[in-house]
Amino acid sequence: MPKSIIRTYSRYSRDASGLLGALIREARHERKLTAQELADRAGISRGLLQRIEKGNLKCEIGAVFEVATIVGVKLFDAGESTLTKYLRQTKEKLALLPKSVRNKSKAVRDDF
Amino acid sequence: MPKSIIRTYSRYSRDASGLLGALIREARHERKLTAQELADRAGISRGLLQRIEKGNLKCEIGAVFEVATIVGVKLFDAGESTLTKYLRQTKEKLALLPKSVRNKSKAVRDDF
DNA sequence: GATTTATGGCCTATATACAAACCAAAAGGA
DNA sequence: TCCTTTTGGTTTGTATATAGGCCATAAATC
Repeated sequence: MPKSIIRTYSRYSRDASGLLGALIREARHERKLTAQELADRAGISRGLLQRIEKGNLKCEIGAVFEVATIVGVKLFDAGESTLTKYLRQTKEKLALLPKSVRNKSKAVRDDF
Repeated sequence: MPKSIIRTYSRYSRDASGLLGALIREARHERKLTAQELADRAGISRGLLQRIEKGNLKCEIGAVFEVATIVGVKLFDAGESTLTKYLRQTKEKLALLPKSVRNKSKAVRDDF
């Protein structure tokens, strides 16, 4: 039972989401698509697209990625081929790493 | 009323989300954080973090971005300073652009 | 080996994101 | 100007994502 999910977001997250929404809106305008048309293509409602373009952080990431893909906003600044390749490499790398993490030293690095 | 929200996602979206989740998991291991610790820091439940690391597309983008920020996975392959700068530039650019889009030609570009 | 911890997978209740339908105002083309 | 279309902001009903448990298994330290 979600007690009251009042979530606080960092400035970076807010900026990132706002930027992504702005990029999507810009790309939609460049492609001469109306909000309704893009929403239909993505299989979402026009209201959800509006919230995405406004950088609302409570939208599901699948809808955001889908819209971004349709209008050509690339995530991670990488093409699909390199993306899938990187994904494979990362999963292979993860397979070799220990599956669980244990705190050897209680000190936690916060220097980032 | 959401009739039955059976959403279909493109391969690119699925790969992107899977990659992001894998990167988050990798970064969490590098920082020697347990899933519970990272979830606490992000203010989310451990179950949600598991779904994020698995690349589940139905998670809210705010939680994903927050976790990524905490473990140091940069979105858009850009630092915070350049990101905010780009965001400002984009919004300024949008302010100059027409606010609505109208189909001058019914033809829609699909070549991407 | 034993012990401790991390992880993954359930389950239930509830907050909420979503779709769909509105309406008003703004913007673009006539 | 008028007319059309797009956009923004509601409201409402409902599907569902989430938190918070629990438990079994895996993994790490002893």
